[in-house]
Amino acid sequence: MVTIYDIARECNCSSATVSKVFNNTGNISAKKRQEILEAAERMGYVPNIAARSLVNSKSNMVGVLLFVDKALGLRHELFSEILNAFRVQMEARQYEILLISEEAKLWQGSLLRHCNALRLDGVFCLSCDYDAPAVKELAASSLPLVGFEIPYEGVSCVESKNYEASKNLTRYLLARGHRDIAFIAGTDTFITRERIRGYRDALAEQGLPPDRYLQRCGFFSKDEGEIATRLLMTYDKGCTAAMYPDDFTAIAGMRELKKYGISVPEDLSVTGFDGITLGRLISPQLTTVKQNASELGRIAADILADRVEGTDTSPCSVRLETEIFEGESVLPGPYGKE
Amino acid sequence: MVTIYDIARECNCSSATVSKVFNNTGNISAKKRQEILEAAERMGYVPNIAARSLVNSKSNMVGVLLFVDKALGLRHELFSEILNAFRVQMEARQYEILLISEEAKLWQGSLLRHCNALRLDGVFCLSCDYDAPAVKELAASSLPLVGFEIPYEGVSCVESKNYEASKNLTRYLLARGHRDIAFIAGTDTFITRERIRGYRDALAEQGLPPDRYLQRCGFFSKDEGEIATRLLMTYDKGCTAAMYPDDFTAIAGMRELKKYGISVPEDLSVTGFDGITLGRLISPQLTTVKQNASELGRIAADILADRVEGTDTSPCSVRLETEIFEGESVLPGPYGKE
DNA sequence: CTGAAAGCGCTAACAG
DNA sequence: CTGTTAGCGCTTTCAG
Repeated sequence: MVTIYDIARECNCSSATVSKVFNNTGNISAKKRQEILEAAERMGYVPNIAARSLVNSKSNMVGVLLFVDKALGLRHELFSEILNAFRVQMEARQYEILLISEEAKLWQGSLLRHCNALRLDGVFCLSCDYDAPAVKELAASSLPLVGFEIPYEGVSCVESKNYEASKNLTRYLLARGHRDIAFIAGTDTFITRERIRGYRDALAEQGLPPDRYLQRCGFFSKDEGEIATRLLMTYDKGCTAAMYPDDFTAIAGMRELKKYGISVPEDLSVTGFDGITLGRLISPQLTTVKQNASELGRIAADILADRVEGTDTSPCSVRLETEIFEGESVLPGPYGKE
Repeated sequence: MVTIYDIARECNCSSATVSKVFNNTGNISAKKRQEILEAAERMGYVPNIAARSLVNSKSNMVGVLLFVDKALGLRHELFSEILNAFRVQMEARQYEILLISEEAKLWQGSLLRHCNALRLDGVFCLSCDYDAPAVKELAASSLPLVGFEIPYEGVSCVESKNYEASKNLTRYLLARGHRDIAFIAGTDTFITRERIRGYRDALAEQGLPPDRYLQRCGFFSKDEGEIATRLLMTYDKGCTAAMYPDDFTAIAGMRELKKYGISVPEDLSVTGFDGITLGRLISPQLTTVKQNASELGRIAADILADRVEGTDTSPCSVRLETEIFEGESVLPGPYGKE
């Protein structure tokens, strides 16, 4: 591998001069500059990033935390889209992206130490268990960090307006003549609680009792979607609409409903959450709340980069608007338009 | 950040001794060793990976190449599963994973230079355009490399047995009484050609003419799946089964078919390829070829790590068995069982 | 068993 | 405008 010393020798100058050329720092005569650039090109010079980060104590790398055992990981399109947008923006900002996970115990099993050993400039917590001590330790450190739906105080966060989204979706169903709306909530997290609040508030607006049918269901799981559906079929016969916690469980739910002879949307209206491509491929198309995944990723990148570069240092929380994607899985309910 | 010098001072020894302890190299007395370890823990020492890779000229990082503009990227579950398995195994082998893409032009716009600047130990080409000069350059270099479905001579490759898979799937349909089988092929790549070959050979086995209905269709795209379906509806009325190039297009196709009043599988049997979770969530469940994504990823990781470590240096090609997932989208055809 | 010293490739004062 | 020098943190002979 050719180094700046090789180039210096070739150009009869010092390594400092060469370094300055590549860093656009100091004053170098146009001629020398040209000569060095040409020599570098000719000799196939490539800088050694490790050496650079050693002296700068800055790696120009950020980590993306993706826990493996949460079976989803990247499998769910919401996360892969966010990641993609994040990395596009990070690349534009000249950062490399390193995948890190719970398993990444490079040093003494601690995630934070792992990040420190790599001298990561920052971390994006995309999909992880916010109750895990390892993540809490990371967030409590001085490492710049931004999280998707991260519920810690004083930590930068990007997320959708879950309360509003849930409220709007409930209103949407109410406005279409549904009153007996089953709410199948996700696992008990901050955002789930927000969504339940939105659901309740929308019902309250119409003077309806708070929880017509409320039930838990794990996120992103075929099995969970099926079980929740079976419970719904067993314990409640009167609902005309069911809101699922995400598109995955909603789609699985629709299939399960068919087994009970219930057809969607004729016998039961169904809604999802997230707005993955798949919901639009199937028939009936899934009516759902579309999260702005690409903006979530892009903004997370900007927040993180700003923080790393010291441009903006105060923790911020960005909550993005969602929109309802009107598919074909909702039909007017029995109470007509109000 | 505390360094080995800090520890050395604390323990009244030299940095060399400390280094040896952490590298399990040289002979250090158990007592000294213990003392150093304790001091390190107490002082919160973390090694500086950059310094280490500077001296070792080895980064212990591998890149995963994922082109962005191929809209799919990670969106398709096949890729995210492979990536996940790859990274689990790589982590077990003590490598970090860096995401790289076409856009990653850290140095002079060349992917190879980018990798060299980062001193990557190897690269896994997971989803990229094998006709792109940047990728060819990478493969032609001395950088250890393994590719998923990579069609270059002398480059390590992991892939499914596409020829056999396609042949078996065609046989499966033939055995169930179908003869007029439409083959909707993917974009013109090596594996598409393999699959066409498999399709033809299976037909030939039964003395049937080679291409009953053969047509192109882009991979992984809702639009492409719909267009292909419309063409099928327009130009061919006699097929009783249609094989799509992947699950995405197959699912989109089923939806489009419904618009034509064709119901699956009663009026037309449909098959996909890949075996993503979504195919099992919908109704009818998609009959498809399941690729062993997790093995593909794991093996790619082992091949790459072996090559990096010099354990195994000859290029190899691993072709994995697939299996047919029997969903509900295929019904017996008009020619009865043979 | 331990330490001194050189060097990995680069940057950043500071002189000239 | 250019060069000298020191040092980033670590590994690795080679002596002792």
